[in-house]
Amino acid sequence: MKTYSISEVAKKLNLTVYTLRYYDKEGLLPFVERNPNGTRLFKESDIDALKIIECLKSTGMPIKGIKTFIDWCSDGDDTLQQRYDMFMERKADVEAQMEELKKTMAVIEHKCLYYKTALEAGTEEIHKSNKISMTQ
Amino acid sequence: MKTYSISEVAKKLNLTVYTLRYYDKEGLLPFVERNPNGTRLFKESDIDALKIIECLKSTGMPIKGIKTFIDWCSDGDDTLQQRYDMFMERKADVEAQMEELKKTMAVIEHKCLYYKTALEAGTEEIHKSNKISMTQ
DNA sequence: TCAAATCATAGAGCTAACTCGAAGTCTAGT
DNA sequence: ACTAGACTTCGAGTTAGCTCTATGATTTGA
Repeated sequence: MKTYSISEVAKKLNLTVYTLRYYDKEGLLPFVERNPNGTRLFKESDIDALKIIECLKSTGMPIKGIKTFIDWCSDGDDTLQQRYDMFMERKADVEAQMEELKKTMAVIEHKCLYYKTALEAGTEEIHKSNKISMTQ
Repeated sequence: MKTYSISEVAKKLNLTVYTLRYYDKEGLLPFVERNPNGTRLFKESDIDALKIIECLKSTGMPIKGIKTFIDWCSDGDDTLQQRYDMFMERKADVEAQMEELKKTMAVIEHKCLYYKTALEAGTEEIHKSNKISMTQ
């Protein structure tokens, strides 16, 4: 079965070898096997697992929370409910983040317009008729 | 003109007084005035500025980047172009974040379904017929 | 055979963004 | 007059997530 070295995996996933070793140290990669002299041999499925780890990370989940999930995976079917609940919670969290980003975007776009107008007028004064500077 | 104490502002914006003092220390609040004995007096417009700061923060902008913007604001019309460019960049960044979140969401939803099915079957084996464990 | 590359571990160092403790000032109420 | 509470500064401490250095083993190509 084909395996990959730590630097190959790092390149594939756009991470550093330091980060991968750090993940391992934190208990995120208990499934990665070693050859007799200790070198890590990443299987295709390990890379898939790392993609899930990256996905969870991108939801803002801390390393410790991801470790809990990895531990549940090792524990087998007894933890299916916990894992389901965890993903449902992630889903709700990401939905909330999307809502937040939309609000942020509305403010940013307003500012883009504000500065476009100011830039065309050559001065911010154009907005200061009855309101205040940075707040528009 | 009505002003607010640091703890009132903290409450209003759901920040701590520590955070507000930290922002000030980092140069994010040069516009906040003081009374003769040194106590900060926040104006309504200062609170609006803080909202913009929070908005920039929620785009993932670091404190130092926000400080640069605040400095530009103090510099006046000469920096309108920079400020416009900065908000356009923030806009592009937030758009990219939204795309990323969508991809993340797709994976998370897939996992929700995966675990829903496994849970109903009472075992993860249901998914292992021709594929591998955590990767589905 | 030897130098370069890649792997390993342990543990130190770094950065961002807070978070807090110490010590002191000021104001308001009893 | 005195205590409580809110304000100040300075600087130390905390946490997360890397990031790197030192040291050593192993492999690989000239």
